[in-house]
Amino acid sequence: MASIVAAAWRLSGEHGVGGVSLRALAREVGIRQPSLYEYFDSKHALYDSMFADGNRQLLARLEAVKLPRDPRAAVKSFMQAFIGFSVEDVPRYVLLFQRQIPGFEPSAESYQPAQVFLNRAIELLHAAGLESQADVDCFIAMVAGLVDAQISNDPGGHRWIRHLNRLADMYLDEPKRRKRR
Amino acid sequence: MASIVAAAWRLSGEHGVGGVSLRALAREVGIRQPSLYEYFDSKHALYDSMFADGNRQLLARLEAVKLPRDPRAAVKSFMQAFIGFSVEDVPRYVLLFQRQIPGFEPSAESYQPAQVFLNRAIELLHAAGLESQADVDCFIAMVAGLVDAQISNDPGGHRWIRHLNRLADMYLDEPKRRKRR
DNA sequence: GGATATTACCTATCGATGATAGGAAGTCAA
DNA sequence: TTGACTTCCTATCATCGATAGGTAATATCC
Repeated sequence: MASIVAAAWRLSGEHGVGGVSLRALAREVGIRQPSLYEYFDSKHALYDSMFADGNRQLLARLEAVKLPRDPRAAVKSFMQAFIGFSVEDVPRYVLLFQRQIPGFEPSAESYQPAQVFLNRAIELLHAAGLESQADVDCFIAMVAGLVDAQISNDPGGHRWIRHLNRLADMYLDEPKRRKRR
Repeated sequence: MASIVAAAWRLSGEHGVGGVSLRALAREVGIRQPSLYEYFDSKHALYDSMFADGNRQLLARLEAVKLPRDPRAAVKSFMQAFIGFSVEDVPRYVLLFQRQIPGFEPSAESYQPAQVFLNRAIELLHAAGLESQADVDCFIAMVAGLVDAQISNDPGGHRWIRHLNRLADMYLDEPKRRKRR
């Protein structure tokens, strides 16, 4: 199963996540298309395995990052790592974070690592002074907006994502400014 | 052709943009599937017409908005109108602003109204004091981030988009703060 | 050790999809 | 009246995900 998922990632790199056909995938691993159904009940089940696999990759990546003591610097490191992960493999990002596969909903089980990742992000944002749900929502939407714009308009470049640190400071400072008034 | 596009939007509302099948579309307009090819060279050509149509709808909507004199208030009105337009018809937003249809690239001709819209936004942002390309990029990515988060996580709600005015102020104030240092 | 499941693969085929071939009417201008 | 063009059709194609049903090899149980 792991080798099938790996082959599926390989094919995704060529034709996008949605462009993986079961026949091509079977050819890639040296079997016939119906034999894939021994391992996955459906194509969506394959996507679900890829989703879980991608999220595990993400967690592994983020756990390898040495976070600075300073909470604000920690947020920046964490988000930079996330952005790097997103940008380096577009099909993987598309499967994990865009709702692009028609009808695909990750199972609760596969979604769990994604939840762990999100909770870690929220935790760091709290430590850096973003306490309210609203502020956290905005910050995360900002990062997602940068990555989306980067991937769709300038893949391989850094026209949007290079502003993360500046914008992060702006968002993290905002509660203080709000208080001051 | 217009009635076919209208029927396609109707079907999009039920099964999403990607879920429109040519046979169902033909049935909707009272002809057989191959007859559609008299009007569109391919399914992507149909999407292209829908793309152009959606952008024309967007332009019409934004031109109907009375913009306040104050440049900052104008930016907010403009963006609020854009957000309202995006949120009220998800399939339309998906076709116009997400790269969700595999292999679909709007033609230069259909893209033109989209360009007009974007230029109008940039113009307003300039008038409100956002002069650099970088600042404009960030602002637009922020708005897109809000809409995306809203649509994918809380369709029909306002958990993200309600923060537009506050965030707009924050982004529009940032150049001043930067200067002050 | 032999009967019995289970696993891992196969060929053949299904229904739905977008797309094409080729033809039959109707309209319209020269 | 003829020839071009438009609009529609039926029939069919290749590809897609999915299912049916069969065949060996392997593992498990009495």
